[in-house]
Amino acid sequence: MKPPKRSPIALAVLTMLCEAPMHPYRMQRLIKERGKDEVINVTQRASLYQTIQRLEREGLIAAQRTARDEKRPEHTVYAITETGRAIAVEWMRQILSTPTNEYPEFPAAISFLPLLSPDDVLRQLEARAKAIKAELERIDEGLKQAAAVPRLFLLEMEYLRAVQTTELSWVTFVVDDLRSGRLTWSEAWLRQIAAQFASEPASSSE
Amino acid sequence: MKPPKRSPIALAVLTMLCEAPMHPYRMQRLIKERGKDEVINVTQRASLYQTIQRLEREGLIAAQRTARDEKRPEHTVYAITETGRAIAVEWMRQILSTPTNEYPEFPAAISFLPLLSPDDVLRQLEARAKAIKAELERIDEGLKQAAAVPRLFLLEMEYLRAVQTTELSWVTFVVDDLRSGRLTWSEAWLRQIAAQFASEPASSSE
DNA sequence: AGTATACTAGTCATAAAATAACTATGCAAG
DNA sequence: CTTGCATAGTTATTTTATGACTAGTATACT
Repeated sequence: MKPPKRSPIALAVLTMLCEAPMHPYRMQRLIKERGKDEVINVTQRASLYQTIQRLEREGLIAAQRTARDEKRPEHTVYAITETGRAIAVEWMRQILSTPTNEYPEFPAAISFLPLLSPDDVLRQLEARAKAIKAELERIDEGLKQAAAVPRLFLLEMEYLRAVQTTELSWVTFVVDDLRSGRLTWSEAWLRQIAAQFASEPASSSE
Repeated sequence: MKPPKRSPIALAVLTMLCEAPMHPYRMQRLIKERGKDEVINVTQRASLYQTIQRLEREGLIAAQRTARDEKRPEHTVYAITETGRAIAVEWMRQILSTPTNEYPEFPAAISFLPLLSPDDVLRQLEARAKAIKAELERIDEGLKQAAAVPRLFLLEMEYLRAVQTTELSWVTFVVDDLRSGRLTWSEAWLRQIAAQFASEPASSSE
């Protein structure tokens, strides 16, 4: 019996069912209504249904009944189990306490910058800066709209805002360095570096 | 003919093959040697081999030959194709220019904080702060070791450092608010809020 | 001399997740 | 009368993650 696999959607399902029993589609709508769709991906319903099936197999949730509000499609209501509740708490503690690397695309691309020319990179990063600014405005607009909502329910937005702000300042920093020429490269220079590192015995080790 | 799917590993494979033809295992070691394993997940080799097979199917790379250095296992050397090179450049431009939400675990967990008690959250976040500090020291140590390496090849570390620093300050900020009681909640208070929102018609819409 | 460990290079099987496309009904707008 | 949207869900395909496994070589200990 291996421990059930952790995932954002699985966590969302368990925590919503801790509040009250409900059916999958309802979870999707609740997540959207509460604005949690910024941090939980529910654009594709299939993932949600698949995850729910898995959690049922693993005994963390249980189908309570198959109901039918008049004139609405049939739907299966799920409830959390004791194990499910315990696992949800355990997952929360682990996620909060221990950071894990999730390998997003942007830093990966950063590490392959030499594939493009410096001015090409400059153009792309300028576009990114613009996009992040728009994104930040959207977040601020959302926070303004939700002025009446207790802060507890807006913390993830606060967090996203902080991270986006940092990314923006890092990007504009690099853009400046590219524009001024403080950061640059060329085919010739790259070949030279490659030759250098080929001769040296790759100093960094452990 | 749908366009090939973008992924950090696929991008890594293409860019390495842009430099020179090589075999999968060599890519894995190169990524580690250059410290890119911080942003490209190569701990599990199987993903790398599977991605390479897919890229070959899609015609972005091609098996050049199956070679055998004496006393070493047989290995297949791959080379990039014209399409592959074009796709790599296209991916780079898209990733750099347009931010995409990748739904990491931490913000997801943040949005379900009420599942734990305030002092439980406090303990977990204190642990996280400590872990991030250690992580930052590790990064700084790495950057110090690599003082001779041109900045171009350390940019992703710079970025990670900036993001981690922001996360640390946000976490310590929240820890302070929890400790002082500026941020708190209780079962009773949560029930009250739930009742309030059940009566109101979910004001946030557009 | 024998044993344990690590490195090189890769395979296989399973499970989980992403993604798109599809069913079926009810309701409202035009 | 039909177009579009909301509700509630299913199916199939592809990708990715993960762990376990093979098999030979080199190195280190004991």
